[in-house]
Amino acid sequence: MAPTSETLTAERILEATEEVLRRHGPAKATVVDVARALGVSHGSVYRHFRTKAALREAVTKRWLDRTSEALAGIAAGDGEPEARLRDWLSALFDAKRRKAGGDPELFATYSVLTGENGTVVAEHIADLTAQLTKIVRAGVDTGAFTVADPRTAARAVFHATDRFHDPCHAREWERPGAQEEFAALVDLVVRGLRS
Amino acid sequence: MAPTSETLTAERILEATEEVLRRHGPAKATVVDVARALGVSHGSVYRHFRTKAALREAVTKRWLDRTSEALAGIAAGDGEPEARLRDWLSALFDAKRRKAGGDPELFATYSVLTGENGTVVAEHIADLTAQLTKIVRAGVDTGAFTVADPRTAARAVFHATDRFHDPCHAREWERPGAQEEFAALVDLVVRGLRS
DNA sequence: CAGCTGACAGATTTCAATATCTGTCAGCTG
DNA sequence: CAGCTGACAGATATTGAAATCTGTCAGCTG
Repeated sequence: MAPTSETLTAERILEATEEVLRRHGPAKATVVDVARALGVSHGSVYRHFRTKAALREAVTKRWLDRTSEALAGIAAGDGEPEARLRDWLSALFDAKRRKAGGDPELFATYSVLTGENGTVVAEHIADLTAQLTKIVRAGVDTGAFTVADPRTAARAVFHATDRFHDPCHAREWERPGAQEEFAALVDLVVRGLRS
Repeated sequence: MAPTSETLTAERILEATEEVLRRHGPAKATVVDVARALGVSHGSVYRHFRTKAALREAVTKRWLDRTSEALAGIAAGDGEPEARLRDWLSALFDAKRRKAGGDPELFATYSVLTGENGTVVAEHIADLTAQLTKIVRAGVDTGAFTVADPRTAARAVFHATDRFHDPCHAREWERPGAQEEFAALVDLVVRGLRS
């Protein structure tokens, strides 16, 4: 029954929870299931996470943080700001589309989780727009971009591309022409930032 | 029982259906309810609409057409294209926000209906982007805008502003700062179109 | 005889009884 | 004694039987 008899740690519980969510979906994944997967009683899980909601929130955060980290590398790069911006937006869209298309059920599961955890999502979005702000500011510094306020402009760029990263539009990402529509949108946005 | 004893017409059925949807919501509105509201048997309703889905679709179309018509006036105007574009986008956002904020339940009802009727919604969107294309083309003609292809650019503008007209973002329209975020986005988009 | 009715079959929804889950905690165990 | 267990109360979800709804159509009605 005990898959591994190592110490019960928050990390192991999170891994087990992801697995249970993957198998059962967001509606049927229970704390009892997670405990069973770990070969412990559900009381033990509550020692590490006060509530089921807190556990789900932690899983959501982990998942979002993985995306943030992948993109942070691009934002921190040292190429031309305009190219960096295009790369960053493409990477975000590609990552989302790959997740949504590759395992639709898992993506739906995480869409439910993000819907439940507005605070964590807000932090994630704040993180992403901070990355964008860094790129926009770099563009202003090199003279490639001209904007009144980099922070505001970065948020506008993020909002302009909502359709290509917000889960509520996932259905449209696989449609023929989506890539072209994305390219046209990025062109429009980049032109809007240029000096 | 009979509210009016005029002939039973598709139009009267649609009005009654809107009323039933307003009262009962999308989940509980039945064809029997609509018939009862009209003082006829539900068989009579099926004489005018083949299925419940067709009835709901017709209601959805009516609702969307009202928005289209209001905007068509702006798109067909004769002011500066840039100002017309700003007016049009503001009118769309204002209309949506007013509907969502003014009667959230009714808006939720129509969100369900639009979710059910992808084809009608696609036509509505095609209509709106055609209006936008007209404005963009006018801008190209006056030399205010420079774009490779007005149709593509118009779609990009529509997609860029998705966050401020797509029902799945309705929750965010009433948040403080939404108006400023909208203004920043429109500025970005307009700059992207300019010559 | 055009248009409406109401009974009907099959599909869907409701509702209440039953089962399961969440979160707590006193006590066990190593 | 730190960490885990398992029984428990209240909350939530499942289930299946009963009620309602959808869509059809033979026949009524004006």
